[in-house]
Amino acid sequence: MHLQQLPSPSAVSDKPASADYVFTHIVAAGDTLENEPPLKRLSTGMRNPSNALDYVSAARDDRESADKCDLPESSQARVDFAFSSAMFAYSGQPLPALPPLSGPYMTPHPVISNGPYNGLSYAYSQQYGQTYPNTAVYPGKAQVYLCNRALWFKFHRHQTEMIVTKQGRRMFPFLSVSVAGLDPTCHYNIVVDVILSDPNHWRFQGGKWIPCGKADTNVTGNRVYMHPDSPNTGAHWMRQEISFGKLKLTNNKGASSNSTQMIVLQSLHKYQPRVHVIEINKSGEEETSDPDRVQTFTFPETQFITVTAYQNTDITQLKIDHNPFAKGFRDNYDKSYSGSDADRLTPTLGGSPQSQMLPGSQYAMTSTLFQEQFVNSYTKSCFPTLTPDPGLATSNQSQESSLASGQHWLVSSTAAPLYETDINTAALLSYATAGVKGLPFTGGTSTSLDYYTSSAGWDSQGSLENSSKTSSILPGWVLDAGLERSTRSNYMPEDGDRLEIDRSALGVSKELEGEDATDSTWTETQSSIKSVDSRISEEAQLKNPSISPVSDVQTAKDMQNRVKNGIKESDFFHFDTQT
DNA sequence: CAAGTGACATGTCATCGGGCGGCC
DNA sequence: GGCCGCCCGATGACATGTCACTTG
Repeated sequence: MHLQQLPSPSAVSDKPASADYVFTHIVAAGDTLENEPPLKRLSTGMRNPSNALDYVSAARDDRESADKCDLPESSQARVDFAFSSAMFAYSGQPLPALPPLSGPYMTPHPVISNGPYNGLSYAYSQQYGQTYPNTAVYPGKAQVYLCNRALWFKFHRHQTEMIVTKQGRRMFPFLSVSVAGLDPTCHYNIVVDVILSDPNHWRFQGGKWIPCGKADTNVTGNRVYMHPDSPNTGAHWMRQEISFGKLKLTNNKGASSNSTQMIVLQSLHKYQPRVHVIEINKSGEEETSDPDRVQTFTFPETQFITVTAYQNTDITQLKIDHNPFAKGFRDNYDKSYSGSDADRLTPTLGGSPQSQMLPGSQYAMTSTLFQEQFVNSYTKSCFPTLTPDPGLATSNQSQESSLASGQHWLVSSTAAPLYETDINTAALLSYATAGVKGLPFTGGTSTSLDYYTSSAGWDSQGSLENSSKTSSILPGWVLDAGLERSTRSNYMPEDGDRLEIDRSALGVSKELEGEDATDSTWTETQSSIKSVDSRISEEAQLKNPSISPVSDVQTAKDMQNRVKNGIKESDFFHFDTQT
């Protein structure tokens, strides 16, 4: 498995990847695009100020998560660092060659060669500092958004642990992503693999995870899990969340031969899952030899240590609290959750991966998950300000040394007067989280940003103060369907008054909030859904005759069902149907 | 002694079949 | 009356963390 060469911490330390840094450079990048002619509108969802509120809350929750971190400061730094980069979805890295993705999906454990994921995340953030030429949209460039990122963060700040058993154990949280930027008619495989994220063997001692010896990198076994819907069209993948809830982790090396559902890992090692989007050719085969057809996405917050029994009781409690299958272990379940299901912070009905994938029930999952993720965002009145440390290290050891020398990321709460500014920053960043899919790094230029920034869907007259900068650089993003819907329709605030306060703080009026700017789009599109899907199906069939178009027919049915259920297409990924 | 294994209690979820109502 | 679709409860498979025991 090849990993993209990333700048060393020292090489990039003069441009720390703090939220403010990213903010500044997004604006800078946007400025270069401001006067460019807009491309066709892809989605109108972001024009709705209430959406903006949701995204602000998302960002606030994320920052709060980092603020609440009770890890040692070195760990805190790691979380903050991941946070700052994770504000954006990650863009694919075309890989020159991917041994695990060809053939039998067997490989020795690779290790991220550039130290822990910090280097990765830093590199991602760094890319936002460049100026992007305004070029045409290339729908083949994928962008991936981690849907349940806030949940991952809750675990990540305690150092996520994943149980491995002989028979295989599901991951929790599991990977759930949204994809954008695919060619709706092309066929893709969506694949997850897991790689060692550092070269250490880990041990839990004194309430902390400490490196203990070298990792065993010679272990072989199935390292790759292909999504059961694969292969499928870009339209299919972009239409809904892609969940990997059935992915199982095992320490049984013999499991590779009899199960493609399981990934073989070693206990007490630190791993990093990755998502691969692989375009397949007309004969239905992956073209892993063509780097442009394989894109890899890494989410640092999904890193975990494998265990055979939980070590950190905080993790155990988080699992019990959030995994619906573990409800039986909630001692004070009746007391804690005596309210309605909607008041709960934990996923319930939608806990199964199926519920994420089935059109009818997918929102049960996204709603509960995103309730869970956003519910706390209204309970905090100020944000931490991320202060980057130029000397941030990328290994745990160096993090510790930097901590010892007083060099670490600082997290401080801002005073009330900064609130307004922070909201705008948070809003900007959260928009990026929700809509601006990451930028490809290869070649030093990007078309993805152009794709999103030039499509002019965001109403620059939006009610967010000081949003002119935002609107100039963040127009017409493809909205994450699950995010929007779950936050807008299913969010159940713990405290309605608090919500009101936050609305006013944002300058979002109730009238505007109730206004659904997507309706008009829906009206235009609604009647043509079937024909559009048919066209996609036909075109996909033409492009790839070896693959049955059944899924697309089913997709059309799904869409019709959604119409029946009153779900607007604009709640989903909206690709251009005018061409 | 730390790590791994398997049984266990509890809860979730998918599936199946019966009951019911609408339609031809 | 037959067919079909929908709803609902029963059931078994499966997922969960815990705990006692085994292993190295």
